[in-house]
Amino acid sequence: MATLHKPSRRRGRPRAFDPVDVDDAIMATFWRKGYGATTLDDLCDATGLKRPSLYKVIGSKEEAYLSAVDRYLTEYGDRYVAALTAGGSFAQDLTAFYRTYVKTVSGEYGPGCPVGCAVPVDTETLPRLKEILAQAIGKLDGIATGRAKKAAAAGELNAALSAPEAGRLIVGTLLSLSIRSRAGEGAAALRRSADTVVRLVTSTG
Amino acid sequence: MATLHKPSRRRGRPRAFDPVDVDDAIMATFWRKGYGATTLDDLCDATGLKRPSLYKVIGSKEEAYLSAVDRYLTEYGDRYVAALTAGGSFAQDLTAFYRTYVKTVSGEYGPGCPVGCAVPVDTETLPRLKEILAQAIGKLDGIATGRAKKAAAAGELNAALSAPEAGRLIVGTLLSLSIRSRAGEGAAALRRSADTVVRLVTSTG
DNA sequence: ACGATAATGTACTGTTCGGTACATATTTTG
DNA sequence: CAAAATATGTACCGAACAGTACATTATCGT
Repeated sequence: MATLHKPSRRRGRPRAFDPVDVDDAIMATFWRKGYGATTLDDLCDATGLKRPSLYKVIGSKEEAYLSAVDRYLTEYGDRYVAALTAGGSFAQDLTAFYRTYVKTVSGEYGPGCPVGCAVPVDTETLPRLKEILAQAIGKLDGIATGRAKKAAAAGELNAALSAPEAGRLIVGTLLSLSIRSRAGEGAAALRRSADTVVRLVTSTG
Repeated sequence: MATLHKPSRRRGRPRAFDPVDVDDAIMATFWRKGYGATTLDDLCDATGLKRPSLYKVIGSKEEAYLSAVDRYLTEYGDRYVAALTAGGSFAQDLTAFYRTYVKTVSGEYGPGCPVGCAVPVDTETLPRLKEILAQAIGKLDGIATGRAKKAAAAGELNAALSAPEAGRLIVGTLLSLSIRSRAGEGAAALRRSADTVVRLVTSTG
């Protein structure tokens, strides 16, 4: 049989950039400035690409933003979910959940997170974002509610709270941390807010 | 003595609009779309003014936005504060606080509120907003903490919470409602989240 | 009524926006 | 090496942007 050519190499001139790095840079730029305030020049500066090359990657500014949001949700959102469902005690999982989030929103891309700070205002410009936002929050509410239900079965949930109430409180607190981060609060202050809610939700006294 | 002329009438051609209505329309427009996505044409459409007349009112787009945020904070923020410090029981005041807020963010100008949804992302474009946001949240934290302290003295605060912890939880919940509103949640859902926190914070069982 | 004053509407400015045409450069295929 | 294929950089496009000049219109003071 004929030689098995690796189809890796494409025909023409090879790319001079790593698409993953480019996607990262795009996400980071939108992360801070949202859709409206980010210009194509911002994206060129952040990626080092010239406009024609950039456009081959992104298609359009709108597609780029939707991709960046999706990338955030799958890359970071899933980490939060993983921490929350890691299988430790309720208090441990919740603490890890918030710790992961605080580290992210206080990190290099922040302050704040796209879903908490940028997407809400961009829903008015890109209506599709409204459903994406609703779905992201709803999904997290559901997962947090599920985790609370499991905790209730284990006697780890504050008896004053139903599982859905706990779920919405847990997620609402997360969202508030994003705004507080944008207001300049440091990781320590955010952790304090989170710890209060963890203590309250897991209080079985 | 000479007749007391009312100095109300100014010299030249009188204005054909009510400045208060114009300020309202400007605030409403920024409220939904934030700074970046709002254009001067949007403001013209909303106010019915042509650009030269509009500019005599606003000075510049940036000044207009900062004024609109300030207007929101004094006009609406003060209402929330008034409800929180109305002098009823802790649970009553908290409930009124959230009811007022939910009515606002679910009302004609919304969904959401400027400080919760628009300002956070605009901080990257207008750095002065960062301090305004920090100050607004800090002030509310302080007032909520003060209210919680008073509640503690009256035996109305959950003993598991310090007053500052309660204050930050109360305000954080408020902020989360703004985002949830933008995600499409109705007033009833928002009230449920609020009621959960009220019950938790005032639980003295 | 007449001049001073102030607001209005039209129509424009230069700039920046998102997006692209086109010529050039670099690779693979034959 | 030549031809096809793909990426790159320059340089541009029409549209939309924030902001304004200027002539016009309406009111006040005298």
